[in-house]
Amino acid sequence: MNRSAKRINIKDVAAQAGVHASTVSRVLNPDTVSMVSVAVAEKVIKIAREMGYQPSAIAAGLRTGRSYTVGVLIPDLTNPIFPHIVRGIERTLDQEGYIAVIADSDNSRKNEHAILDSMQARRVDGLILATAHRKDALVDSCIAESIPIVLVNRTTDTHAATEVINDDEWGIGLAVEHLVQLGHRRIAFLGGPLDTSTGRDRQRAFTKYGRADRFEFDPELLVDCRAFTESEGYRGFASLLDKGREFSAVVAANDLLALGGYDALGEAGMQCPRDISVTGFNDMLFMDRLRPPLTTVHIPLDEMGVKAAELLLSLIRDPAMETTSVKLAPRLVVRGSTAAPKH
Amino acid sequence: MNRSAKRINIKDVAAQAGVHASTVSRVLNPDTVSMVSVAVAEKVIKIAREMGYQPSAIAAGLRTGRSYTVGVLIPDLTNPIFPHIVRGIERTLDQEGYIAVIADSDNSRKNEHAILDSMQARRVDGLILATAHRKDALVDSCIAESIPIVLVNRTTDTHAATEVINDDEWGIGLAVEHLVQLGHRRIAFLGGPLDTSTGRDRQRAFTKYGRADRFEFDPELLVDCRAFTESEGYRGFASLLDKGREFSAVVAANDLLALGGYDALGEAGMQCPRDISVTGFNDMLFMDRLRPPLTTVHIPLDEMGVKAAELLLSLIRDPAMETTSVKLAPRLVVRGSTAAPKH
DNA sequence: TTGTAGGCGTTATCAC
DNA sequence: GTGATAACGCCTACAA
Repeated sequence: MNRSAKRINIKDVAAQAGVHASTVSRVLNPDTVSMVSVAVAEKVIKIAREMGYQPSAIAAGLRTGRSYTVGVLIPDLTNPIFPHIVRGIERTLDQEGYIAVIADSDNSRKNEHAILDSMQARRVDGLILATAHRKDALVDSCIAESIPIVLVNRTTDTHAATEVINDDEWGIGLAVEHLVQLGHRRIAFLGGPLDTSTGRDRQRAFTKYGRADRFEFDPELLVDCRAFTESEGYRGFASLLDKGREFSAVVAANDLLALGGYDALGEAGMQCPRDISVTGFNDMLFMDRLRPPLTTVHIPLDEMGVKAAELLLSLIRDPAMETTSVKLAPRLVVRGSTAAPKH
Repeated sequence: MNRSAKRINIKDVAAQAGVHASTVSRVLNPDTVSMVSVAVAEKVIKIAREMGYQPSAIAAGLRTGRSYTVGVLIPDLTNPIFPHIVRGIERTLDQEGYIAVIADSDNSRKNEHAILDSMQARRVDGLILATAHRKDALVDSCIAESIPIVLVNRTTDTHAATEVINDDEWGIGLAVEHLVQLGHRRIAFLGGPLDTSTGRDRQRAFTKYGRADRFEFDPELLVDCRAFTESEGYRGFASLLDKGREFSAVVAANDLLALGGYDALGEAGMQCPRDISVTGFNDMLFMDRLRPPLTTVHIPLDEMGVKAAELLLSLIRDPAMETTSVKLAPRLVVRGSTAAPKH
């Protein structure tokens, strides 16, 4: 193909086919092709193909006000739970002719706002946010401007937006019950940041089961970590050990915290699960290959992405749609990090 | 904000500021703001901000022919090497006002073509491809149509496109030398698919060091896997054991193959590194937490993304730019999967 | 320094 | 069933 070859547009095709541009437009649009005679339609399609015509989504977008593009905001793509969500989203969007603009905010609120601006400039038809905090200005402003959004994985206290989240209460229940059945009575909790729904809900669920006497509840055995990271898990677990209170198991609010716990445990000369049992949450990639393999709560991440994309498409098509909340059921995966307590 | 609020456009701002739209346009464009008097510029900026004006990148794109959008094609986002590359890409693009449309082809050539069409329809300014095969029709067609592209991680036999890849020969050399220094003489190679540059180059490098007598080279100890997956690694390693030839170490062409090797090894009742030493390639997340922790070749993935994005931006700005090849240096990370041979 | 006018490639609304 | 026309929102010669 010639370097200087001008890009073929709808008029070129129309001229070649001996029809008007609007006819070509009608032929190429599934909704309007029925207005055109079959003979003309076939001819136009043939010629368009021959000429290698590629409609400009930009021009169409300018005219129609729809970009068939969706923004996806991720706090940290290198956290292995997100790629699965993203895949589910993309597969679903793709089937409907939409494309995803993915942006990684690197856990920075400032970045989030810049990214939102950038996406709005590109006139995305809607947004999927995996970055929600319990109070979230970004979510609020999207709602205020009635931009179609769906929250995924985390949500806000207001539940004002359509959301697809995990059933955290159920998930923590699975972990707790598993430990209780093994015979654990003194169970600690390595919690996540309380400004996220996941951090708060998981802690709340744990407390609830404790207060319901599923085990010997001791508030001193609750530790909050400032972030869902290995280093915070390490710090949190170490501070737990420092307290000198007795416990035989730890429920971590996510896998990364559990990994940090592994480190602190090893450093203290203890072994998992011989001395302490540990459960995680999320079932990230390779959690089955650790030493010991991590017993954890598996979340249907791909499905989460699929559902979020489906809901967003509905919302785009019908902005008046009621905001809905989808809660997905996790399941427990028992591996080598949990065992009966020593005595 | 009112639900029915019309989106503010450049004319609205101009009217409010008592100037013409073209003046507003000039003010908001860094390249032309100097043409406008400071007083007017300040006023326009103030009013634009007050009115919440957000320029339409779509309209600007239609006019200028540039979308400030770049497509990124990834074979499988859930492979943990890619998120790091993507992050590097995004951070770099973002600084220049570009945004990335990420698409996961799910390792399917057919998907790749559909995605390319979709991206071309959106008039992306360029493309970063992590999906290259040694012969790659997609790459060829991009070059034929002079779409700016940069290949990342893998390349084609033709080297016809600008590329940012790892120095695989060097990396394999690091692994081999490490094993040789430990005293290994009979070393096997668990290779990747030969239709990718990484698969081929790593195998070639291994063979080269063998033929140069760095160790006792035995062609029977070369196994090709059909994909860079754990299951293929398992299959490959098992077939190696079936041959019954003696060897004390295995160099795997990537970490996933090595993991599959771990499985086959365990199943055969052998231990790593006691019976067989294993090295990986890539240094994926959590490779330090396996049993045993994997000795592997670390690749600067983030830097790879950064470089790729930088080159693409140069290419977009100067399409006549010479195609260049950047090779990044990996480093060896010694962990617990390698040790001196038994006797 | 600022305004005017035309057009980027579509599609929606007319008219025929 | 098809064609003509205007408009989406912006940028950029060119004119003043």
